[in-house]
Amino acid sequence: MSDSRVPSVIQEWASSYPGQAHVLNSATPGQVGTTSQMVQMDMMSYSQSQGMMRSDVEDRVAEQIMGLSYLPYSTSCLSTTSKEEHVQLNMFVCAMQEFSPFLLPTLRAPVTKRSISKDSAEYRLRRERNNIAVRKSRDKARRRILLTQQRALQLQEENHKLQVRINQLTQELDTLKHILSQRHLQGSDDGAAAEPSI
Amino acid sequence: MSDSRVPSVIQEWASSYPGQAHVLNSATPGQVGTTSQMVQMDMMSYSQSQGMMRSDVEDRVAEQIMGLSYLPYSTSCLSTTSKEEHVQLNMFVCAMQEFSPFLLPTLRAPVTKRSISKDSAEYRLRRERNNIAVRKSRDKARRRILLTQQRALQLQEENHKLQVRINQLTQELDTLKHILSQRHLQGSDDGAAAEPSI
DNA sequence: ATATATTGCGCAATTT
DNA sequence: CAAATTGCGCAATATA
Repeated sequence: MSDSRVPSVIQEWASSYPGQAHVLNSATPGQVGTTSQMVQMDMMSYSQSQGMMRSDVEDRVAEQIMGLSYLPYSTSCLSTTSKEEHVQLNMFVCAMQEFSPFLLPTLRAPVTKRSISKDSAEYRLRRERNNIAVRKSRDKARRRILLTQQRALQLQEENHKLQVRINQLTQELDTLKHILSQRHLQGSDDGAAAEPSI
Repeated sequence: MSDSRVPSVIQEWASSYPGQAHVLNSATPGQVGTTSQMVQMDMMSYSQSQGMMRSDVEDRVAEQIMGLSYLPYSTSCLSTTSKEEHVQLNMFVCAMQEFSPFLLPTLRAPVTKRSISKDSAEYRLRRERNNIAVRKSRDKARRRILLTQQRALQLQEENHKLQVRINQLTQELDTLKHILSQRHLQGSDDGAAAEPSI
């Protein structure tokens, strides 16, 4: 249950280690026709073999690339979004981007405009930055939650103390009132109870 | 910031829709030697083309399958785990599992025992169940956090009221004490201040 | 040993 | 445009 990691302040920024080189071969050119075929093959094989379920995210991607939006957000009865399927579609999308000029020249522009190749260094840079931001944000959230819990406990404790104090004061007050009423009735022997010892 | 989804109770269980059939082609038999080659080919092509960075998770998977544990948990200087790489390794692992009897007969048992094919219906079933559990758990956490926040606010409010009450009582007490001291000195005019109107 | 619950993490969409 | 938030799925792990 408890977070057994290093202190958040350290951990939060310790995770800022640079993303590192990568040396991505940016879209090795050469086999165009063959690759586009491979892409289709891959898509079919995977989509068939794994059920081709899609998430809302993938819906939008597919929509962008093919103009298909056959399912509203979170209305799918088959929301079996696995990582594999996700990535498979991603791979397909990337390939489509690269070779869409040959396949769908008229639709290429809007497609290529929006999505960035998963192989690009730019993409990895963005991802790494976001990952860091996410870690940071979640650490912050964790700290916030912890603080709220501690504050609640602290308030509860203080509440109890205040309640005790109220009881003290009330009792003291009752005592004094009683004394006063007694004096009112009798009008004598003051000094004994003038200062309640409670 | 606010969760714009359906109420948690509904959402929590509305997501319990069954994972669905899939109709997986369970390891189409026939091409054994060729496929094992293809597996190796795939591994090399992907690992080479994308930098072959691995995550802690994939480390363990690879460790299981090949007995390699060349990197401690979260000590990698190249923590560029992309989804593609992950899945590619997964695919490789699955293939290895299927064909390891031919490649590594002695190591097969522990390997096949531990890891489950990503293509199996069993795997998808487990995943879907876990996804549901995760959603449920997170809804619960969200509710818990919200409740804690509300409780903190409530306690703070009550604290303030108690503080006010204490001030009232203290003042009242002071008044009574003052009256008593006055009486002690003078011993007259009781009824007027016997019941402070504060 | 199996099922569910919790947790850290990365991805993508969205927000700021 | 960059950073922050958020929902979500995966895998490891904890708990039951």
